[in-house]
Amino acid sequence: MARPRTFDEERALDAAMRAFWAKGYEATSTQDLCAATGLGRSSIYNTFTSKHELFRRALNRYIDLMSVPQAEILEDGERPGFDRIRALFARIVDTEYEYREDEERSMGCLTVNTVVELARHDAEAAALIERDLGIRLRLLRGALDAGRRDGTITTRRDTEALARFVNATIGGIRISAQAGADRATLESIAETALDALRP
Amino acid sequence: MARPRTFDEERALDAAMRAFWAKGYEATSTQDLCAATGLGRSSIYNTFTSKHELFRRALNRYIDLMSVPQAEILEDGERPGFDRIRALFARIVDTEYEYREDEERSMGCLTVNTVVELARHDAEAAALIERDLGIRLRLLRGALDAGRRDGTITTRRDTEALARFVNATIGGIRISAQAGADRATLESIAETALDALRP
DNA sequence: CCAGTATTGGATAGATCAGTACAAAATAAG
DNA sequence: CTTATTTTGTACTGATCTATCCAATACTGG
Repeated sequence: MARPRTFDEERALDAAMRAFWAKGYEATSTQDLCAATGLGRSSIYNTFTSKHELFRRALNRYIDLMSVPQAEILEDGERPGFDRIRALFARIVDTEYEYREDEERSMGCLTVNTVVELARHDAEAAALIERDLGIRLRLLRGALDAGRRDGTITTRRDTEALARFVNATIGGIRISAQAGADRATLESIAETALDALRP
Repeated sequence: MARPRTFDEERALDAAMRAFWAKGYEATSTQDLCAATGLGRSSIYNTFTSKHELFRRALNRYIDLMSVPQAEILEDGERPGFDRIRALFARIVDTEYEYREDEERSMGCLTVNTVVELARHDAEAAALIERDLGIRLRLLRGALDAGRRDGTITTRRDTEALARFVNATIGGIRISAQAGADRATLESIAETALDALRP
């Protein structure tokens, strides 16, 4: 047919995702994206149409990348409900250290970063995130319901409220990490939050 | 001596603060700042030196503006420690509705927004925020210690961990608000978090 | 009223931004 | 080897970015 590509689209998307994640949407120029992916302008625009569209795909990829292992934890029928939430918190803390570009501060969470930087002005990004939030809340409710049934979660509050609380706590952990908190601090925040599930 | 200014520097700073708060640092152009403040370029550069310096002052002002009433709540000797934390949460939720530019989403918190957008790449902003965090944690510890003494806070966890937890919860509430959560949801997150203080 | 000084508006500079145009290069099919 | 087709590198466009320059303006102290 014709000349084939010399690069891997997924690898390029990964690199772009990291760039947006580390610097934010506005502060990442198309030139930065060329440098990060190793592609030329033509190749980027040829395959991803525009900066905005590339960001949309990068955010989508990030959400997929994160939600799969999180769903696994929350739907793990082997574990009591409480332990699933605890394991989820541990996973969140881990990711703050798994992906890093500098020693001092984590890159946070691309979803949280996007909520802050774009969601108010970019309906498409807001919709993606809202959809992800819905899925996460459903998974959380599932694990919390399981915990209530198996007796590991004893609070009287309804699981909807608990799910919102756990989700907010995750956001709080990520912001704390980005503000420079160390690992022990993040773990202690998670442990304290867990107290609310069994008062 | 010479020609006096026709505008009020504090009012201009307030307007700039709101602009940065609503749109973020990168997305707010100097032209936006002219429009928001009603000043011409010359006046802005003459009084504030540069966009970056104007932002620094706006952030400082924001921190002052927010921390005064929060400190009042946390240091209110009339109230039990637990009630101070609850009142603080209520105050946080209120501010998410006090300042708004659109019906659907709150503008969040300029400090949180700055942590996300700038702290990793702007040492000066990071330092301002770190200083504010230190003060807030100290105030939180004070209220939590009071709560322990007066018997309203019964958890065994040390107040340092509790302060970090409360601070993270505030961040979580703000992110949730920015992600579109309604008032009842924010209040429920706060109520649930309070359970961790008296398990 | 005058001299001195700071503010102001408008024009401009130079860099960088996202995105495009186009021709050279590379490959697969015939 | 030719032809059709896609990728790729380079140069470029027009807009917008932060910041500066400068002359006109307006006010104060003497």
